[in-house]
Amino acid sequence: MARAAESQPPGAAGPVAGDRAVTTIRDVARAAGVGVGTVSRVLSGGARGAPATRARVEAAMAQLGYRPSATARALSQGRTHTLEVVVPLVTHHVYVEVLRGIETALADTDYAVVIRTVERAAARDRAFAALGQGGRADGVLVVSLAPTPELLERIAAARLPTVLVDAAHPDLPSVSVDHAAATAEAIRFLRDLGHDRIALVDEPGDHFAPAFAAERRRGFRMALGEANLAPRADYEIVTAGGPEGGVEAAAALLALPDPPTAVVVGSDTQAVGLLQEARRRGRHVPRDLSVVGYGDIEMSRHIGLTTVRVPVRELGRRGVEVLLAELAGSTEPAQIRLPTELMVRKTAGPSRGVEASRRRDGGA
Amino acid sequence: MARAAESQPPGAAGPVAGDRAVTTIRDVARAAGVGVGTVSRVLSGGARGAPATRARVEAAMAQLGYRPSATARALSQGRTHTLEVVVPLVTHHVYVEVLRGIETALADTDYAVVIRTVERAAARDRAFAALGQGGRADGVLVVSLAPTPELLERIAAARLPTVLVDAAHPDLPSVSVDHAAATAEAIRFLRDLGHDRIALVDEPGDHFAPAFAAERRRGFRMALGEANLAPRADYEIVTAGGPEGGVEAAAALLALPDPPTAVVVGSDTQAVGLLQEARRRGRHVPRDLSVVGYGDIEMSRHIGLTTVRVPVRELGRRGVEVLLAELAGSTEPAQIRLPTELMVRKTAGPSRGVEASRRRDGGA
DNA sequence: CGCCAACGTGGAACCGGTTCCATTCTGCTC
DNA sequence: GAGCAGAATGGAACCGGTTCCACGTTGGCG
Repeated sequence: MARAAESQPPGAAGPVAGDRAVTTIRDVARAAGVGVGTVSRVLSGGARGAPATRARVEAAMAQLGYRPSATARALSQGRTHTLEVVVPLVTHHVYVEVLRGIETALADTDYAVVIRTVERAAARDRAFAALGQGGRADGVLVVSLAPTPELLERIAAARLPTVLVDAAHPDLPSVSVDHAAATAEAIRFLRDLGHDRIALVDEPGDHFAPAFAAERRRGFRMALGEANLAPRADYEIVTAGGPEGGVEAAAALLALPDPPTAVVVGSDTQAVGLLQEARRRGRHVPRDLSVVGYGDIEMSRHIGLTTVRVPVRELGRRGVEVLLAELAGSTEPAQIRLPTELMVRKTAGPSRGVEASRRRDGGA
Repeated sequence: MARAAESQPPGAAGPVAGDRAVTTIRDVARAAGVGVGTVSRVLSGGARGAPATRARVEAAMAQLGYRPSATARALSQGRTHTLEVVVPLVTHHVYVEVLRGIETALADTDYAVVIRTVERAAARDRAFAALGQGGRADGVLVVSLAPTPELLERIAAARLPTVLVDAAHPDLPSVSVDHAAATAEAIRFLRDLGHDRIALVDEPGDHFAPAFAAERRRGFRMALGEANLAPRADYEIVTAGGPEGGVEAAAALLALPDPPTAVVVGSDTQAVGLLQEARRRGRHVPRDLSVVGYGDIEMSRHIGLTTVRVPVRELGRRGVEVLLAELAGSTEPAQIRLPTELMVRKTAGPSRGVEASRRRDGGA
């Protein structure tokens, strides 16, 4: 203030004067006639001090339009008050909702979020290399990325508290969902409705997120085994994501000599396409074909799709909780499994075989 | 480093030794037997220097596992290499795609992105107050937020280069879309198909993003005026977003004594619900009712929805370009308008009146 | 009235980089 | 061989906060 005020006409030194230079804590100290330590103490709030001094400092801050530098604070404290979120660069319901969950959980804290996206095909190394790069963040949330050795090594190298979200690994804290169990539940549900020709349609796994489709397939086969149904290669379709993939899958399955009576689909968007193509081919859902989706996107409720609800927002929320706990010094690494829920709506019903036999049996 | 190195046995200073302390530039300098200035020069890459020295420094960095501190660099350079993106906390196609565009544009740079979400109802002040807070970022992208006086004041106070994305204001650089013109184009398209009973269904504006629905309404009325059609209050429906809102709107419009023959809908998700409800009520689309959506989400192509394509990803990409140009010292504030495109698919067709008259005329 | 604890305070040192200036070194010309 | 330009280099000062130590002041108690 002394400097600024001396070198300018007094009138020009208002709070929003056009001077380019940022006002620092030393300017404030000077203006308030105190030491920098005192200003810092006022800033950090908690510490006590003489009310009169405090008031003088606050007045000076307001008058100068002082805004403390987050960078300087980060450097001296050794904490950035920032969390890094690593997420695949794909417009997928899941990632968006997880982000929302993270944001919600962070709304009441003073943490900022830096997003680092990992493109699928390209520049994988660069993306991983930058992970937790030189103290930009205090901790990292890794979302929906398979814990490959490569990634684990990166995490170790970054020496930062890290939580896996929608993925799990014995060495790291995580918040995840059991996709195998969820799929198995869907199969059992269809099995209980009398279906014995059940197919699985899913997206291809890729290098980054291979785990989910594979896990679902594992759950699928496991449940078939429990039900004494033999797995059939032609009942396992891997196809593109989105409605188009669903259309293709429906075409392939319904062209079989003995088409399935029920299908579990690895994503709701695929399920939409599959439903449409099945209807176009004259199949009534659920009379001729039962369909169970995966994910429970907004559209699903609207079109009455029976599907597996994955608590995506919750994944983000809990991920933040675990990470913050770890930052606060919590020792035991939490491994949280969130439950899924089968949303029973209108696209899955009793197998015709069952209805027929029931009818033969005289109803009931 | 002096302290650390001196207080430990020489052997313990391996690359991955368990020492908690980060290795700093001074450690590297000592290990390489050079000064800190030299190490800094090697780091910044561009500057020349003796190849031998450079090699020694690089070896030392590798051997110590040195990772420069982004925070320290930011403090001394006065640039954070970080961009702040302010975005409404809503899962809306638009924001997600804009984010992807931003990420794509930034992939080749060394900029990081910090996301700040603005919740609709709550804590508005806090969200704005934190905008561009004390040098966390070098520049700000404000996405889909109406430039209220409150927001503008915040932007001015932050003294940071700022670009509006999907919004515009004379005082600030922006990358936007002309929603009024886009809507007017849709109306003209329907008008050319012979429709003269055209309705508008849209979402309610709120405090943050009021502009879009209002702009569309303006375009709607303007185009009606050009076509010498009188605006009718019962042909303008404001209802909830999502398919449910579309269902409601369809119910209201189709219950009118003289229902519209064509509807322009402010969002594709609403259009989905509207289509479904119209069909449920026995209307054939497009024979009995033409529907034009807005946004062109993935699902729209699949269901054949005629809709206005908004170049959302492009909005993000160009926003980044403008901001980076400004950071690089570009002077003139760019005001970029991106064109929309009417995607003609299967939900809009000639009005029955026109067809009938054509038939009377003997085809052609 | 004197002593000492507790409090309030100023300011140097520090966080880990960058930058710039002064110094040394190199290699070339005359 | 001396002189000098230019490059390479070392290191102090600095970015803007926090922290901690030392000091001065106050007030309570014996």
